Amino acid sequence: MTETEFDPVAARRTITLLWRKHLVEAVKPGPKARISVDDLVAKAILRADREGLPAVTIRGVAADVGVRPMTVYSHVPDRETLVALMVDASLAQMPAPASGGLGVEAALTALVDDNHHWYVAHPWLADAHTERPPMGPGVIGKYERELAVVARLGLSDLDTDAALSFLLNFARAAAADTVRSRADAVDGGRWWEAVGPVLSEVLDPVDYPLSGRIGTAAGSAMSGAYNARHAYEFGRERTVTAIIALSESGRAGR
Amino acid sequence: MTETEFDPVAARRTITLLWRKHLVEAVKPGPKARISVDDLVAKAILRADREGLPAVTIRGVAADVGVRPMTVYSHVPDRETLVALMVDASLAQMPAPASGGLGVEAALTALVDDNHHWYVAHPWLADAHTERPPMGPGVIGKYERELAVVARLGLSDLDTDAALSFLLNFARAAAADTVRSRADAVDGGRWWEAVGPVLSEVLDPVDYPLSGRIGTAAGSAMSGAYNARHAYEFGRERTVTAIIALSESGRAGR
DNA sequence: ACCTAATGCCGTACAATGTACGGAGACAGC
DNA sequence: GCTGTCTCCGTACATTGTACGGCATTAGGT
Repeated sequence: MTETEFDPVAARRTITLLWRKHLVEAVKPGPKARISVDDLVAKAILRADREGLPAVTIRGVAADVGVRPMTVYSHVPDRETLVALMVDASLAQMPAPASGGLGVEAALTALVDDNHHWYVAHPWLADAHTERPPMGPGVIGKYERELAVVARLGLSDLDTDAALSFLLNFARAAAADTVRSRADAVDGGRWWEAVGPVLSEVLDPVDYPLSGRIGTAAGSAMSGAYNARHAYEFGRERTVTAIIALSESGRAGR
Repeated sequence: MTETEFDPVAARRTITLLWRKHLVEAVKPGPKARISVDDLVAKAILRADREGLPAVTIRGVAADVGVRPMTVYSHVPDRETLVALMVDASLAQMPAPASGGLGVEAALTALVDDNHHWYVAHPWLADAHTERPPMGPGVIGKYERELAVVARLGLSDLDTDAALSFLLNFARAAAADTVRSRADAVDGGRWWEAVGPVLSEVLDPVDYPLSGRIGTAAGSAMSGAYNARHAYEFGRERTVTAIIALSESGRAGR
């Protein structure tokens, strides 16, 4: 994994950009900027929502904002940083966890649902999750709000953090599955039609008895959307009840 | 999401490549090939293991195999298909689930552990998971073997499939977190040193009481590796016990 | 034994992308 | 008014995937 070397100046610039609204900006000479970082981030998010993360190109975003490509670099150091800003801004817009008098179980379920919905609506967020999450107000604010929900269980600090990661990892992965199954559903029938002859010749039911019957492998092309929904609800139930059970056993054991 | 249109011929070619070892290949005229698809896939996997998926370029793999770039296209239609072949080949090499007289719980735990290890050792597999899993012998064989383990619980077909997805999604996401935390640990100290001044000015403990204390947000730069390990074990415990609990309640209720 | 057509290997070329470099003009503070 | 810095941007280059077509090789039909 030959990574590029760590650059403290770049790191600082990124943090400053992430927290730009909380920092007093020095008065600067030079012409007034015709566009702002917020403009760039907003248009880039629109683009990603519509056409996916790979469509977020410097040239594309520049055109959306109404400037020439290289002007983007007057506001943002590189594409990677732009994506970090997009992630932070998107998560900042996420609705706060429902806090109105819900029981702990309902609150956790709502937490998972909210994240699932958000990641389904903005699949590029999952794509961008390869990199370390940007330490901006959006990400940290979301973390804080969600910690408050999980903290109601009274677990140790370490377990509280682990429980939240567990919930979020599930919501994100399930959302990715949902999105994939929807995309596959479009040409699922045609896909099976095209490869069926070859597959059925090679997929001996003796070698693969379960795959054929239980069938995500062979059958997901048709029923994938329903399977994804069921898998999500199944997982959400397991996730939430497991965490609640742990907190109760901890309380009983003490 | 402007996807490219579905091409049945391409789909068929991909499937034929995936199952190449199971299909009788027609005798063809022309010079004997100096390289094989297996060579390409093997070298590409080595490259991905060492330098990550983005380093798997056509030119790079061609150089590794000892041919000129365009020769690659005589064997594989495009990079996307090459990656699909890599995924299937890698998963085919995964050790089969331990079947030797383990209890169900131990077997499920081992299943999660095996997948976690594999995805930590080959992080590019998680990167490649954006696309639909290739329907090759490796993927389907793994699915079949793992279904056999989960099927011991006696859940419905639908729930068995959902339970397996649940286990695998967890293992993969946790592995990605592990890899990320290791990478971050390298320059974690320097990162904090660089951005600390700005962050501490802006991160008011009144606004963010939990993040600071529980602290993956602020503290993961130092303790991320340990946190990731704990989060993995925490999640594995929850995942496995939740599924077992379901199977037992189902048995009791019937 | 020859011809035909398919096949493997590859040189050239092009489009898309990120971004380094440097210039021209605008504007704040001395 | 001078100076230094900032915005906007034209040009240019490296890297990537891959389309196109040429050349040599070889199996199968005659």
